[in-house]
Amino acid sequence: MLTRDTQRVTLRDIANVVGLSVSAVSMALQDHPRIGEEAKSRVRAAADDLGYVANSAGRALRARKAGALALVVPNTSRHVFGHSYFMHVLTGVTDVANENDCQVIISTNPDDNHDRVAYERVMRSGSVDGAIVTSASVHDDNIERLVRSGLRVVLLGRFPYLPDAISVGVDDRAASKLATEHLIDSHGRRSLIHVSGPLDHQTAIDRRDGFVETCAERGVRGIVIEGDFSEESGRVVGSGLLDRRAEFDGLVVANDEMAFGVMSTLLAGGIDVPREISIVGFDDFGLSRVTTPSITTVHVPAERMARLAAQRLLDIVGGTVIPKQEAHAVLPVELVTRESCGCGAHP
Amino acid sequence: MLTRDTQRVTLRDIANVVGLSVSAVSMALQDHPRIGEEAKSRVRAAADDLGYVANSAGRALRARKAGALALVVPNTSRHVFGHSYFMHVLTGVTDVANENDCQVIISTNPDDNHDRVAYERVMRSGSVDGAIVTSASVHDDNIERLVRSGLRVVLLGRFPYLPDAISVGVDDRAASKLATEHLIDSHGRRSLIHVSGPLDHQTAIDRRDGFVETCAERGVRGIVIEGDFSEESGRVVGSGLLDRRAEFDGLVVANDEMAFGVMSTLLAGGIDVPREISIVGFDDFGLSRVTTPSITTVHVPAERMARLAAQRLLDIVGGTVIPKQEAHAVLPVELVTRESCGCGAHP
DNA sequence: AGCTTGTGCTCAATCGTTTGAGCGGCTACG
DNA sequence: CGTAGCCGCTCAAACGATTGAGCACAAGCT
Repeated sequence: MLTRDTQRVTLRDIANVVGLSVSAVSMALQDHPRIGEEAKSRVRAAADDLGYVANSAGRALRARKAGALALVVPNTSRHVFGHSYFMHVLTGVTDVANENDCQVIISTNPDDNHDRVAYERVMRSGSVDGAIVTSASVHDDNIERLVRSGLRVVLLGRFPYLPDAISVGVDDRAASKLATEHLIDSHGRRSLIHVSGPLDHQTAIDRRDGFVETCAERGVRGIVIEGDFSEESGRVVGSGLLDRRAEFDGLVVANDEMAFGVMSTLLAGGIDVPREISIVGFDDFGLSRVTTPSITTVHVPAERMARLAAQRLLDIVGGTVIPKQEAHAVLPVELVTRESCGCGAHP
Repeated sequence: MLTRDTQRVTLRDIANVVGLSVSAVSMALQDHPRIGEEAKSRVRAAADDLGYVANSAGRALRARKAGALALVVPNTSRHVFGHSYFMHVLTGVTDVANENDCQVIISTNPDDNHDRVAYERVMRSGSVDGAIVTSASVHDDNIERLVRSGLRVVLLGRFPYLPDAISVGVDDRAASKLATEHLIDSHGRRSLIHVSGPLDHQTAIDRRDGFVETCAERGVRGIVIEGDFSEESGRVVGSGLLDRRAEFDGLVVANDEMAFGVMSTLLAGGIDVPREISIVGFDDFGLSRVTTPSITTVHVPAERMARLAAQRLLDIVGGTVIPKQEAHAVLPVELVTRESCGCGAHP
C-alpha cells in the first residue's frame, strides 16, 4: 500500500534497478544510438514497471522551455453567452496542444485594474512558452506591450493597429456585407438598422463598416445604433424601436445575443418577426439555433480559428519565422440561414 | 531593443546588480528576517527595475510542488450544451486558484481508448499538485485508480461507490423530487413521464430514483424512458410520444437539452406546452432561459460547486486532512420556475 | 607494435531557486 | 578579558533531467 510518494519515481530509481548511471537511463529512454539495445530494453522495462513519468519541472528547467501554452480567458467569457465561444476556442487549442504534447494553462484576462498583468507574469515566469490572447478592446496597452516585448503571442481577432502581431481572425467586414446583402437581395428589405457592438472593439467597428458600406452601395437606408454586445442592450434597443416600427424592415445585429434581446422585445411588443421585420445576427455559437424563431446568423468558425492559432503559436515557439505578409490569417465565414430573416426553418 | 531574452531575468542578474549573493537576493525577496532592510530595498528596486519574475520550473523543482492544478475536461464538454456547464466550472476553479496564486491546467478526459490516461501522466509528471475531475460514468476505472493511488483528486459529482474520494456534488435525488412534486402539487399533473439520462451515469440514476420515488409516494402514474442527455435523444423520445398524447400530462426530463429536444418536437407536433403538457428540465446552464416557452428547471450551482471543489483541493494539497464523514460535500439546488410547466414567465 | 575508429557507457556541469549550515564581526554580559 | 549571542550575509547542496566530454575496451588496419 504505497499510497504516498506514488509520484516520486525518478531516473535515479530506474538507474538503481538496472544498475546503470542516471545519464544512461535518460539516454536509453530517448533511444539514443550510443546506448546498447539490451540496456535500452532493460531500462524501458524498469521504467514501465515503476510507472516512471519524467518530472516536468526538471525537464523544463533543463530544456528552458515549459511545454505549455497559455490561453488567456477574456473577461467577456464570464458572461453566459460568451461561454460557447470560449469553449470552442478551448477545444481547438487543447486539441492541437495535446497532439503536440503540450499542456494548456488558463489565465484570466482582467478588465478590472487589479492584477492587470497576471498573464504576463505567467509568461515571464516561464510557465508557458507562449500565449493565445483574445482581446477585443481596440487599444489594449497590455496586448501591445506583450507583442512588443517579444513574448510569443498569437492574437485571436483582427488587430490592424498592431501590424507586427501574429493573429488569426475573420473578415468581419465581409461577413457583415454578406448578412446585409442577404436582407436586401433575398428578402427585399430597404430600410435597415444595425445594432452595433461597443465601438471601441475592432469587431464591432468592422461589422458596422460592412453594414454601412453595403447600404451605401445598394442605395438602401441604413441607420446604426450602438449596443454593447449584451442581451440586455438588445432589449433596450428593441424597446426604443417599438414606437418606430414603420421606419424599418430589417435588422442586422452585431451578435446573436443582442439579436435575441431585440427579437424577444419586438415579439413581446407584437411585431411579427420575420414577416414584418427580418433579423440577422452574428456568431452562431449556439444561442441562435435554439430560439423561436431561430436566428439567421453569420457563422464564426471559432474552433478552426483556435486550432490555427495554436498551430501558429507552436510553430513560432519551435522557431519558425512567419513572414510579415502572412502575419494575419483570415478565415472565411458563411451565412447560416434560419427563420428570423424569413428563410424558414433550417434542417 | 532587447526583443529576445526578455524572459531571462534571473536571481543571478539581480545579485550582480546589487552586489550580493544569489541566496541573499532570494531571501530578500521573501522578506527573510535575516536580511537587512537596506539590502532588501535595494534588491526589490533592482528586481522591479529588471522586471524579475521567478522562474516557475526552478521553483517547482526545488519546492517539489507545481503551484498548479489540473481541471479535467469531460468528453461531454465537446458538445455545445456541455459548454456552459464546463465554463461555469472553469470560472469557479480559476477564480479560486488565482486567488491562491495557483495555475490551472486543462487536461482532456478521453472517452476514446487512445491516450486513456493523459491526465494521469500530467499528475505523475508533477505538472500539477492535484486535479479536479468530473466524470459521470458510474464505473470509471481510471477515476478509481486515480483515487486509490493517492494522487490528490477532488471529484465533481456524486460517487457513492468511492467512499474514500473527496467530492462535491448536489443531491440529484432530492432535486428530482422537487421537480416532480412541482408538477403534481402546483399543476395537478397525475400522469408523468421521466426522460432519464444514460443509466450508467450516477446523475441519471439519482434523478430517475427521485422521480420514481415521488410518483410512488404521491400515488401518481410514473413511467421512465431512457435517453442519453442529448438534444437529439430528446427529439427521438418526443416523436415517440406524439401518438400517445392522451397518456400523460407531465414530463420530468433529466436535463435541459433533452427537455428542449422533447419540447420542440411536441410543439411541432401540435401539442400545447405547457397547457396540455407540463415540462420540467434540469441544469439551468443557459439554454432553458432562452427557449420559447422557457423551460422550468432545477438550477445546478456549477460555479459554486467548482469553487468549493477547488478550495478543497487546495486544502488537501496544503496538507489538510478531511474527515471521512465530510468527504462528500452536497450543495442545495433550487427550482427555477419558468413557462414550460405553466407557471408563466419568470421576471 | 602502434594507430585509428567505434562502442557503450560514466562524469560532471547545467538549468534557477531555495535553505540549512557556517562565518566574520559586533555587542553585551558576567 | 572571555565568551555567548546576534546580525547580515555567503556557501554549498539539493530538486530531476539532459548532454557534451571523456574513458575503457575491443576490433581493425598498417
